[in-house]
Amino acid sequence: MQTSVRSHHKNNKVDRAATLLKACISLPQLKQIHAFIFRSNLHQNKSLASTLVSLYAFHSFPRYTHLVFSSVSNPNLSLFNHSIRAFSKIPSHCIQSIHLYLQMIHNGIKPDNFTYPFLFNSCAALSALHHGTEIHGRIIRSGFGSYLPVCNSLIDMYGKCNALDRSYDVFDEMSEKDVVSYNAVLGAHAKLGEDMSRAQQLFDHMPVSNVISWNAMIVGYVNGSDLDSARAVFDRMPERNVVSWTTMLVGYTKHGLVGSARDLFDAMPQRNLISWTAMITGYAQNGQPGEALALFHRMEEARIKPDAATMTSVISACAQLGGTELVQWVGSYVDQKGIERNERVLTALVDMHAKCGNVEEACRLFKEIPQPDVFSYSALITGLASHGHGIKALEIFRKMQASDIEPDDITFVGVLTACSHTGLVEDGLRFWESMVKNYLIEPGADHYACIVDMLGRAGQLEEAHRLVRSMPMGPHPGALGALLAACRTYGNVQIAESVAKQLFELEPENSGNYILLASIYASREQWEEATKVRVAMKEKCVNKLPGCSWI
DNA sequence: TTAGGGTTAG
Repeated sequence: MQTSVRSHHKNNKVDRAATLLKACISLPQLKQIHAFIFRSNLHQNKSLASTLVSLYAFHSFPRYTHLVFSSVSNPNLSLFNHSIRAFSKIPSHCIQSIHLYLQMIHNGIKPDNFTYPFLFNSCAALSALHHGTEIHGRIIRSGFGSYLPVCNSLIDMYGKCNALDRSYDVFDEMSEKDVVSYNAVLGAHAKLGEDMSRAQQLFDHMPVSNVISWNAMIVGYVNGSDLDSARAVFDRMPERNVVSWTTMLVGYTKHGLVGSARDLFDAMPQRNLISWTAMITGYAQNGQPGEALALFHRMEEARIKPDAATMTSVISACAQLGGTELVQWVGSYVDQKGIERNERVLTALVDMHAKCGNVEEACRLFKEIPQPDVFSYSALITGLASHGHGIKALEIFRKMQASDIEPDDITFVGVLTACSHTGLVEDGLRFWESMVKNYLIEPGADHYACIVDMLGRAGQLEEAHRLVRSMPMGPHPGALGALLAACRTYGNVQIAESVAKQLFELEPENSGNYILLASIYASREQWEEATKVRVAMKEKCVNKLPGCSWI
C-alpha cells in the first residue's frame, strides 16, 4: 500500500517535470528544471533523461548532454537513440554518437530503425566513410534495410562522403523510393558538381519533385561551374522559396559575379539571416569590403541579428579596409553582442589584427583557439611574416608541423614570405623543396613571387631571373615586379630591361613599373633612357597614378 | 531521412 502511494507520488513528480521540460525555452530554465529533477531523485528516469539530453543538444550544450546520459546507470534503447540523435545535432560532437553506438552494441542493446538515420548524419558530418560502411553492413545483416528513412540517410551519408557510386548502389537496390531518396541522390551529385547530365536525367524522370529537388539541381550546376544552366533551372522553377533565391545568389558570388548576386538580392521577395550573410560574404570575398560593411549596416537597420558566420565575413571586410577605428569597432561589437567566439571568428580576428600589425593581439587571440586548424595557423603565419616577424612566423610553422596540421599552399606563401623578409635564403629554398616533394603542393604564382623576391633581395638576380622564366603559368606580375625591384637595389640594367618589357605588356597602366625602370636608368646615369621611359609612362598612364587606379 | 551563408594569399 505504502509502496503504491510512494510510486504514485513519484509519478506525479515525473509528470510535473515532463510538463516543465515541454514548456522550457531557455538554457537557464533548462538548468533549473534539471536541478529540480536531480533534487527529486528522478535523474535515473530514462524518459526524463532522454528529454534532457535532447534539450541540452538543442541549446548546443554538449557537456551536459553527456553528463545526463552518463548519470543513468542502465541506459535503454530509447535513451541511446535520443543521445545519439542529440550528439548528431552538434557538429563538433558527432564522434560521440558513434562512440555511443559502439557502447550500445557492447551493452547488448540492438539498434533499431530510429538509431541509424542519426548515426548516418554523424558519419556524414565527419566524412567518416569507414564507420558508415561498417554500420551499413550491420543494417544488411539485421534486416533494417527495408526502412525508407534508413536507406535515404544511407544515400545521403555516402553522398556527403563524396561516394556518389555508393549512393547509387543503395538507391538502385531500393524496391520502394520516395522523393527524399531521389533528392538525396541529387544532393550527392550537387555536392560534387559532377555528372550533371546524369543528375538531370534522374531529375527529369522523378515521379514527384519538390522545391528541394530543384534547389539541388541549382547547387549541382553551380558546383559544376555551369551558371547558365543553374540560372535556367532557377528561372523554370514552379515555386521558389528563400533557399532557392539564396542558393542562386551564392552561385553568383562563388564565381565572382557579385553584381548579378546583388540584382538577385534586391529582387528577393524575402530575406533571412542567411541571405544577408551570403551577400555580405560575397562582397567581402570579392574585394569589395566597403560594400560588405554598407550592407551589414543595412542589415542592422532591418533588425536582423548577425551571427558568428555573418561576423566572420564582416571581420574579414574590416581586415581588408584596415584602420584603428574599424578594427576597434568590430572587436567590441563581437564582445558586446555576445557573438560566439568559434574557431572561424577567432581566425578572422587573428588575421585582422595581424594584418594591421598588432602582432601581440593576434597571438593572444590565437591562443584562444582550442584546436587551431590550417586556416588559423596560416592567418597567423602570413600576418607575422608580412610584418617583419619572420623568425616568429617560422616558429609557429614548426609548432604547426608538430601538431600534425597539414599546411596548404597558403601556409607556404606565409612561410616563404617569412624567409624572404628575414633573408633566410637557404631555409627558404629548403621549404620550397619540401613543399613540392613532401607536401605535394603545386607551386603557384605567389610562391614563385616569394622565392624570386628572396633571391632578388639576396642579390642572386641571375638565379631569380632563371626561375621567373621557368614559371609554368607564364610571366606573372608579382614575380616580375619583385625581380624588377631587386634590379633597382643592385642596379642591374640588363635584367631590368627584359623584365620591364614583359611587365609593360602585362600591366601597361601600372605606372610603378615605369618609375622603377626609369630610376634604374637614372642610378646608372643613363638620362636619355630614363626620359624615354617617363614619356612612355605619360602616354599610357594618363591620370592613373598609383593608389588611384582602383577608383 | 533530403536543399542555402563563414576564416588564411607577394
